[in-house]
Amino acid sequence: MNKRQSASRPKRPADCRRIAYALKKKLLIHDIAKHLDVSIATVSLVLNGKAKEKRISDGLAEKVLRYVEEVGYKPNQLAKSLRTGKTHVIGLVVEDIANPFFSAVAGLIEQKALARGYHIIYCSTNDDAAKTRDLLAVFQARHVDGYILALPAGVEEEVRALVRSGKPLVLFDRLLPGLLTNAVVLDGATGMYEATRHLLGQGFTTVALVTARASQLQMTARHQGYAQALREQGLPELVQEIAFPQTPGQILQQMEDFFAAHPACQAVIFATNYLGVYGLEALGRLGRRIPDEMAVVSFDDNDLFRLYSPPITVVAQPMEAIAEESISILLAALQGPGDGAPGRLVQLQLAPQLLVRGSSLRPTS
Amino acid sequence: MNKRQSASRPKRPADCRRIAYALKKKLLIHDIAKHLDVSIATVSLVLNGKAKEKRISDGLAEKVLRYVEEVGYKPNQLAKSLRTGKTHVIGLVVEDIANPFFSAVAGLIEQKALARGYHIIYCSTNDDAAKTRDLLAVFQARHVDGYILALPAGVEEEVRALVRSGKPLVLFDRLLPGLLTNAVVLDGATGMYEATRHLLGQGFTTVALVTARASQLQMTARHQGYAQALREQGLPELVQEIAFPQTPGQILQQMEDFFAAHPACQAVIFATNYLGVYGLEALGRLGRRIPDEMAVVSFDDNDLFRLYSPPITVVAQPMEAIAEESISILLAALQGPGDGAPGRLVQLQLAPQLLVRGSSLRPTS
DNA sequence: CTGAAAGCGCTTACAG
DNA sequence: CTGAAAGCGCTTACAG
Repeated sequence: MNKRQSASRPKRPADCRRIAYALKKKLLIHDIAKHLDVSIATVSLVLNGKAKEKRISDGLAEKVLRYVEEVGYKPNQLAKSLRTGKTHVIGLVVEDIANPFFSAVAGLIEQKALARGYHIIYCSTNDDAAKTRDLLAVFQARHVDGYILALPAGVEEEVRALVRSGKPLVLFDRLLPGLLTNAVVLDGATGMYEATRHLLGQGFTTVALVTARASQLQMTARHQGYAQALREQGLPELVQEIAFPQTPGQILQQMEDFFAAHPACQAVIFATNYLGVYGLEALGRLGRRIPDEMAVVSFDDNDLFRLYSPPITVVAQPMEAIAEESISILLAALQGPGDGAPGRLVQLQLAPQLLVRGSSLRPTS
Repeated sequence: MNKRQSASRPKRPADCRRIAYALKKKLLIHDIAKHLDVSIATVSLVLNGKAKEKRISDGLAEKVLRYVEEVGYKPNQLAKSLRTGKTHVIGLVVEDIANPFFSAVAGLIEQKALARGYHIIYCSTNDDAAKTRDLLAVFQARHVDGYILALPAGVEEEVRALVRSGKPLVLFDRLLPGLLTNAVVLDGATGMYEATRHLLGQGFTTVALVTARASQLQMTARHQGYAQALREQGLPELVQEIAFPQTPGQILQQMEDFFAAHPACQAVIFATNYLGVYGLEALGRLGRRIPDEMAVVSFDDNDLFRLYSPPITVVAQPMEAIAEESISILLAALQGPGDGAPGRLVQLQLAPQLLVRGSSLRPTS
């Protein structure tokens, strides 16, 4: 409210400043300059590391830095951003921050961004295109410097506009159909191919795939890997797609129905971590023993899969690498050519790792 | 770079604007006003819902809104924030976003904040006071409107300064010693007391507690609940504190050593979710059967505990309520009295829920 | 090195 | 309703 009052009494800026100071309010660059008896420009240039360039003596520069440190002056980032056009904020969009895969990657990205002086604003899309459109607009209005995005299908136009606007962005986890941008994705087809081959190699001949909404490109890649492995052996596919949004109860029911309807099914692959979690719960309810009565593989690793009894075989994603590459590519683009030049396009495909555990091994009976 | 060029050629603002427009750059309020042939003030007032107040005709207001919607004009939030002092951003500080408890609460807070027009900037402290000090300073420099904080010990002074600055804040998960602020915490003492009573009621007489760094206040509350339950029965405590930071391997080793050193121990309570996860892994390595050879209870619920075999008894936190109350209290303070008045202080203590599952039941042998 | 000034894009009294 | 203007707190040529 003080702020508002000072705005309504433009006649007495000096007074206001004195009051603000008395209330231990924010120091301004003006206060620093005044106290050191130097110009505002000098303080600003020193603070922005342009002392050498502007031939400010080392002594003065150091004096400024020391005083700034001493009184804990922090430039107002809003003003700075408004002036420079840079916010040092990165917009991170994930499907769901409560999903262990995304929260792990988000944590790593945050850590790496912070180490390079960038902050993260994040949002979950819940795979909802309309919500995502809003989010992207809000991020734009907040002038984030760049984007790291795992997007639902249906926002291609918005992303195209974003690219045209010149803001760097990196897609991760999934591409968008028909869109050529920086991206860090997993080679999910190969991961799934290997997982399927592994199960076939164990002697399971009826291998089911439980997958998510087909409109996500990373899901179709995983499906392809599965399909190819089966095709090579002349075996038929057995696919259940779980449509969202549904309640946990409905999802479990759908899974139970699926397993009940296919008693001959010997093995199942869950295409993503939460499907795996639901799947284990459904199999538990049905009383199916793993791997004797149903061999199991899931995409994504987590504590549950690692410590489950038996431990669950997984196609693990290199989350550290996903985070590191995403942020590196983005920051390279940010510090890169600039001048509206399109710059270098980087599309990375990382290799998943099949971690074979007890859940997928043929019982030696 | 275009921006920078326009800044260096202040003589030709009109030109720059035309160029910007041609490049499909951001629309400005000036462009809207010009096109509609109304004043900038009119557009601004309509957009800020002050049309009635300023007696702008409904027809004109609607015309403005329609055009703004049509061309997708979004005010520059940086400029708006600089002027109004409000950013509509909330700083969320958690111990570790990759911890399921925090990621779940963060997801809920994000969702609820968004529904009320606020965005979240978040950071993980990793329970590091120095890092946290930096984070708080950065959040201040970014002028967040308010804070939701789960803090490590050792930043009391900074928080006190924050409170004095008049920015609303809500602590959650844990209080800070000697600090009276808005807070949403769990009644961990009662939760732990009930869990311990439950184990004693099952006939286990040697009940151990594995807890985390004692400097966190919520941990001491949990310890107290445990201690009281034992004291009432005249039983001794058996406590292992796991000090951080350590590698997973070291933590597991420490747990294994502890269990090996106390063969008489019949039951164990893990004071927080990640300790529970490590604990299950350690017990698994030692080949201890649950609950026959070791009854287990953990704080916090998650998929692993729910689906483990046997399912793990937990003291579950009401995460939905934690998120809802935290954001509600903060927003109430934000829209509250203002004028630097301290306003109402809210300290909430929520009740945990003991979910009894197989891991803590005396085997009926 | 300094000082004065413009400008980032808004909001908001103020006088009409 | 409008128009002109100040002001939020910075950065950065520019002329000295």
